[in-house]
Amino acid sequence: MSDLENITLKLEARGYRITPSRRAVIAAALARTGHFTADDLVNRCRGAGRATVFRTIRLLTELGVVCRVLFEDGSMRYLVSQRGHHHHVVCTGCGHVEDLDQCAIKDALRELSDATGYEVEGHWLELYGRCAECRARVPAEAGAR
Amino acid sequence: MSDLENITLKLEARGYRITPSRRAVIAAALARTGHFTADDLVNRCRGAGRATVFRTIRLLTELGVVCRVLFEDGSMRYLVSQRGHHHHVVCTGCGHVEDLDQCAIKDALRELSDATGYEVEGHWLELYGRCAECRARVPAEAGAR
DNA sequence: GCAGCGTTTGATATCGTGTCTCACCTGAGA
DNA sequence: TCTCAGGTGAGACACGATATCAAACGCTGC
Repeated sequence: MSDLENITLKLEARGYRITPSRRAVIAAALARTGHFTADDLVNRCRGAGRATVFRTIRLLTELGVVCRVLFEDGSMRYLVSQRGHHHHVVCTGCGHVEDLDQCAIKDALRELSDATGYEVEGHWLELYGRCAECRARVPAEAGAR
Repeated sequence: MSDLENITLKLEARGYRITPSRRAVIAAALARTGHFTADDLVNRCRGAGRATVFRTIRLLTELGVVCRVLFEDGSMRYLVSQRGHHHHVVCTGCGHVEDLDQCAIKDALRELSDATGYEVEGHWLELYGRCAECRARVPAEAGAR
């Protein structure tokens, strides 16, 4: 089953209609191999309006099909990633975004809960670094930063 | 030495001039006990212009006097906090922001570096939960969320 | 005191991202 | 068919932030 069908089924299961506009937005999102901005999709879905693209993105975010990635410069982008709670490593060299298999900081969070008296219910974690390829290309300025 | 003097000295040390506008913005930021938006400061510094407030905030961010806090709804706010790298717990009840004493996920990051092949250079972590006070007030809806 | 010159300022325009509004359209079920 | 809730597109609006630019400021050397 293709990703597109997979996602439309999810939408239908929640009682949303599968319209041509929505299909177009989903297809455009799936066609992006990496991250994208909402405006990227607006430009690629000439048929669908701005509002529809934003609505569909929000829908997909709720569905867990698309997740938001915060970049180091503060900009927000999207990424197709059909998995539950997870985090990303963003390569500061090439901009590539890698999913992390699992939430690696569960233990740390438990400790923090105990230490602060807060009941930690959620968190946001983004990692920034350089992927193996970028490091090979520009062999790390000794101790820079 | 007051915080204001402390900060102006830091600015001077970097070669920035201490102007009345900058003093006003810094004073307004220090007067906020919790987090604030740039617009808060614009309203409180009637003398200083919008652009100047934004410029000064960015300056203070570079100086490590002010840090940015990402809220769960995606909005960005600022917080006076004269410490190095650290993180925050944001109370989803009252909005209070607590600094965490140290970066609690150093070990986890090292593991992630090894696992992904990325050289992790930076990260962004925000925690969301409910502070002891809020939990006392509204005694946790059993297993909600 | 004053000219020269780089820095800083404030007003305003512009941008980027996202939401809201509203008249119109669509398609699933009766 | 018909009905009508849900969906759509165009465009206005909101909001946070940056860019531009002429004018003012304030060091510095004379």
